[in-house]
Order: sequence, then C-alpha cells, then structure tokens
Amino acid sequence: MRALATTYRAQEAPAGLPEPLPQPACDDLRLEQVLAVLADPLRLTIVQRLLTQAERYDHACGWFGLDRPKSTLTHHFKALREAGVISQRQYGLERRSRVRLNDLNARFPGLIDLILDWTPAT
Amino acid sequence: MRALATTYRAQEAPAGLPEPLPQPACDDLRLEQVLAVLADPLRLTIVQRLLTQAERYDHACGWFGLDRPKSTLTHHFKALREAGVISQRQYGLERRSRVRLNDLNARFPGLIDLILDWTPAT
DNA sequence: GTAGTGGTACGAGTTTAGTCGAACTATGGC
DNA sequence: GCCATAGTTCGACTAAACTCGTACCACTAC
Repeated sequence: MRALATTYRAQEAPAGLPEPLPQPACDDLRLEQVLAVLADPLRLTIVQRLLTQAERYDHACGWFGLDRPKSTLTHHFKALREAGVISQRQYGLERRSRVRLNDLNARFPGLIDLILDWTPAT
Repeated sequence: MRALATTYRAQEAPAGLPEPLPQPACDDLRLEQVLAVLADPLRLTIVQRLLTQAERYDHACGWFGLDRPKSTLTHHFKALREAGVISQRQYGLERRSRVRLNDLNARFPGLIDLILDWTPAT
C-alpha cells in the first residue's frame, strides 16, 4: 500500500475556492501535536480514508460514513485541522476536508506512509 | 540530522546479557500506541537522546539528567517500553534502556527519522 | 414564510494521562 | 549486619481528552 504515498498527486487547490479555515502555517507544525492527533484510531481512519479514497478534491465529514454523533465528528475534524493535518474549506453548507499532503511531506517525510500502512485493530 | 538514522548501527545484544523486561513482540506493535507514547515531549526527548548520544550499549535513566522525580521517570520509561519503543534490561541495580531500532524500522519505516529531526519547543 | 440539511458551540459526564510524594524492594559495598 | 543507591509501586491530585446531547446557526428548496 505504501506506493500510494508517492503516486498520490499533490493536488493544488483550483482558483476561486473558498479560503481554508484558520490553520497553523507549515512552519508552525509541531511533531508532538501531529503525533498526538494521529494517536486516535478514529482520526487515523479519517486521514487514511482521505488519502486512499478521496477521488475528487475533498470531502465533507458525512462522506466518511462514521457512526458517531455530529458533535463528535466536529470535535475530531477540528483537532485534525488545528494540528495541521487537514485543511477545511466551506462550500455553502458543507465543510470539506483534505490532507495537507505537501506540508506534511515537507515537514515530516515518511509520516504519510506510516498512515497508509496502518491497519485498524480487529 | 536525518542521516543518523541509517548510519546508526543496529546493535545486537551481546550474549550473556540479562533478558529484556516484558515487552510486546515486534508483530504486536500498534502504530496508534507508538504515536501516543511519542506525543509527549519528555518521552520524545528520551528517545532522541538514546538515538543520538548513546555511545555504549544502553543507558540507565539517571544518565539522561532529566530534572524530574524518579517516579515520573519510571512512569515514562514504562510507557515507552509497553508501547514497544524501547527495551530495558536489569543490570544489578540499574535498568538500562535502548531503542528497539530493528523492530521500529521493520514495522514503521521512517519513524526514527521523524524523531531525529524533532526539535523541542523553545 | 417553513422545513430540512450540514455543521458549530456549549456544557456535562466519564475516562485517561501526567506529576509527584511517600513507602517500599533489591542490589552492592563496607 | 548497616547503609546508600536505582528503581518500583501505590495513591492522590490535576489537567486534558473523548463522547455526546442539546441548542443553535446558515443555507437551500419549496
């Protein structure tokens, strides 16, 4: 599965998109915070699915089909965004997420491969 | 600093050493647990120092010069060992630690480089 | 207008993690 | 035996995190 990390295209945001919600700059990403936010299985699932199954540009949190209340999902997506792992843009009603691939590869090379190789506990 | 990860010799334990304290097998290492245990700055410091400054085989926890009570250090070393990041052997009075380099590189390639590249927050 | 949708914000309950003091064990030197 | 040393274990406190219900907001369709 690791080959995906390198073949996964570093998607550039098309022009005219909504601005991303507030997020830490690439230089401000902290390894300990990124690790902490990825230590949760649910968040690891979210990021892995974004990496492997996001065909289009990005996805709203309903797309993941996670069986949790909305307030729980909001909590986890916010944690991922505040740690700098994902960015989110507002599209009318929906708030769509994508992995900050370029920034993560620049700051923490190899991290994406670790996420791709992960398999949830049985 | 990243070059160290590949040049760092994968030390084999000499024969006749004390057995390691109980620790998870290589195949049982869980990424989410390893990330959780590395999300703490103090533990990240411990592992990084073991990787970069351990000249001999391994080191007791007093060697690190960490300004914390012994019970706190015991807690963190135990967390690292139970997550599979370090192994510990009893040498008379001392309990010496080393990073499980071979196992970590086998299961989570690239992780060691992330630890080596880390710089503590100012 | 109303209703439905995608999501946030707040707050509470529960759990987990970090910190540390005090008491304890085990080893080695004398 | 005594004493110092290296570390553990226990318990308590505190802080943080996860979960989730409720209320709320913004937008769209009708």
